[in-house]
Amino acid sequence: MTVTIYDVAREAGVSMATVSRVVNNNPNVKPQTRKKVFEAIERLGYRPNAVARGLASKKTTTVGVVIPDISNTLFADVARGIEDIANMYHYNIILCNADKKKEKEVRVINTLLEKQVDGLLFMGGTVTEEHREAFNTANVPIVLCATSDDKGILPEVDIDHEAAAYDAVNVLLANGHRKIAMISGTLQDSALGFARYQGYKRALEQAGLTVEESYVRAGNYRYESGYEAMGYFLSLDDRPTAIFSATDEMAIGAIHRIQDEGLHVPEDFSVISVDNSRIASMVRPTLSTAAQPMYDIGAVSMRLLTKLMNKESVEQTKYVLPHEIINRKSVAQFN
Amino acid sequence: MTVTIYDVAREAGVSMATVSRVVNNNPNVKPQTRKKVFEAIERLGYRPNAVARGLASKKTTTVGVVIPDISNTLFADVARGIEDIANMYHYNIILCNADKKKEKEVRVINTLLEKQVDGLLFMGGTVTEEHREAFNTANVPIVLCATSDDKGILPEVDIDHEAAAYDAVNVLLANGHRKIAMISGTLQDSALGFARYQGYKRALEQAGLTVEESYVRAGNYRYESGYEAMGYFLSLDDRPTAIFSATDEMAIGAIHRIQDEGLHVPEDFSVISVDNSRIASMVRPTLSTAAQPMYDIGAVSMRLLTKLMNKESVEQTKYVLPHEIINRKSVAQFN
DNA sequence: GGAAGCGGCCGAATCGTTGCGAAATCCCTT
DNA sequence: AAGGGATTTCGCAACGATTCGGCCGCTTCC
Repeated sequence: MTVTIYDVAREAGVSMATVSRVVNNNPNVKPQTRKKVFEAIERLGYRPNAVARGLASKKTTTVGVVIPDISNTLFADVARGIEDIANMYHYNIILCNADKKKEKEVRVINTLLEKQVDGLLFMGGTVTEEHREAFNTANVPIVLCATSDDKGILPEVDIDHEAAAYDAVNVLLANGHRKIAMISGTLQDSALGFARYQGYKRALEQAGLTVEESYVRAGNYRYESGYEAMGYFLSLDDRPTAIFSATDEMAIGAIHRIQDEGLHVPEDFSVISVDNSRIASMVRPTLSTAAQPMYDIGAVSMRLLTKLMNKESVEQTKYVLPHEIINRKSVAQFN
Repeated sequence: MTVTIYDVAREAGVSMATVSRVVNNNPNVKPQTRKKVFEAIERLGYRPNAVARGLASKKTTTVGVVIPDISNTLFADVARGIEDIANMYHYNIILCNADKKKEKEVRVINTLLEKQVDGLLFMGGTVTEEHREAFNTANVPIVLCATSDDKGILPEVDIDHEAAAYDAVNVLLANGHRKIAMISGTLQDSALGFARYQGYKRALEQAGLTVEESYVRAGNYRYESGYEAMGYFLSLDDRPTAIFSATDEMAIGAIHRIQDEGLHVPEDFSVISVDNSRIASMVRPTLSTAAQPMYDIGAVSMRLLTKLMNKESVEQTKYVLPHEIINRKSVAQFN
């Protein structure tokens, strides 16, 4: 039924080894033989079996990527960066969605390893002990992507969430705001949650302000939770004048809540967030944010992984990519 | 270095065959032996090699999915549906982004086939002759997902784009609009482009209207092109009163253009589109659309594929999933 | 008491490549 | 014409599992 390398060898009148060499572009084969083999391949419609090749060569030219949520555009952007570079180096990607569940993350890491991926890119909120356990049994390189590990053993590429938050809040401060509320993520989430809160806190404290309990509201990163959190701030007797949101989506939710109450952004409230997803510029007023280079995070981490897989020496295994403040229309001078 | 089934066999004092049986949950093994084997596995930290297994069993429990653009939330939603069902049936997914390039689509189909996937889910604008050629050499089931093939040989699941457009335009008509412009996709694109245009045309004609050349403007599905197209309509002497957009993003672009000119939606212009992506409800006014059940498209097509892979008899190989008109705030009565 | 049936296990072939040592061939040089 | 170093090519043993025919030992039945 299926045509194998053996069939091609017979058809072309050479040995399997020779066919293998032409298929793999090994230079040690006479042009004339090469031609004969190619013709036989064409005639028979031979398609090399990557599974058998993987078994024999102990390489699959496949890397596993675990992604927390594929329908989140930020992660999707990272995935694009990964894809592009993987492609460039002729790797395929097995993309596994982990639904932000630790248990599922560990499971997919293991099945990926069973499938003998040549490397692993892990993207997920936090690295726990169970993750490390799974990682330890791997004998292929692993890089953390938009994820950091306190233990700091694994290679990683990320942005400095704390600094991004700090810079964003400083924009508000620079515009004269003093009553700055934050819509945070859950504080257990080390990157999006805790680190961004820390940046907020540092900026405030450096300005001689203290963080008010009632000015911090945790959301779940989604639009609705931003909408809801803003409702809470609006209900306060002493309303803030500016909002710092841990994500774009929540910021947009907040803006709409403000508008739905008949108030205006940025006239009545300034809003800034961190992320800079596509929607940030697809909303009115356009949203000022601390932009994360998601695509680059994916690209850089994949590039790092290719080096590791190729056993090249790498000068550096931690990358923190620069964020950038994008000033659009959601922030105004406070008066 | 790596521990194989052979090591486990020796450690447990049984044959490889027996180890294989316990790993694969074959009932023909005494509980006591099973226990011995499990202990040996545990002790050695054995992890089955899926590549070797794939070679021996000619099954990889992996399905390939080709996706036109992973950072498009619509496709990402489809992917989630696929993922969930695949998971349920213990398949893994190799997700390949094809950048909407035909050439790349064909290439990834072939590498997926080389990797011996057990089935293929193809999502892409159009099926060309080259696609068919690649599909023909496959000896695994293939299903088209949110993609249709005029030839109609392959199993497919999709929505009725023409009818969705027709229904959306009828909402406008029902509200008294007579001057209805369309922001279309490229007409070469059979699904998003051509079919939706046809629906627009049919609705108009049925209402005794004719489609005006100057009322149809092609975009590239993105926000900016909607913004630009609306600029054109605004420049017309005889402006339309309602806009039908082939995608949400372009519709939002149009709305913002209207707003940026100091006009209002839905007071001055009604806008409706088809898709219902997440942003449709994250924008003001919220966008009325003909909703496509993207998640379901993914889920249904994956389910169909599992049946096909399992050689179950399927009663039906074409599914057109129902769309639904979601009335939000972007459409108003014309007066 | 022997044949038949059966659960449980073993041995060995097999899947389709790669990779390596050795053999064959080629091209110069002397 | 023979020797010698490159090039090419061959043959075959891996790679790590599955799978299937068959064997072993035990029960069951007549």
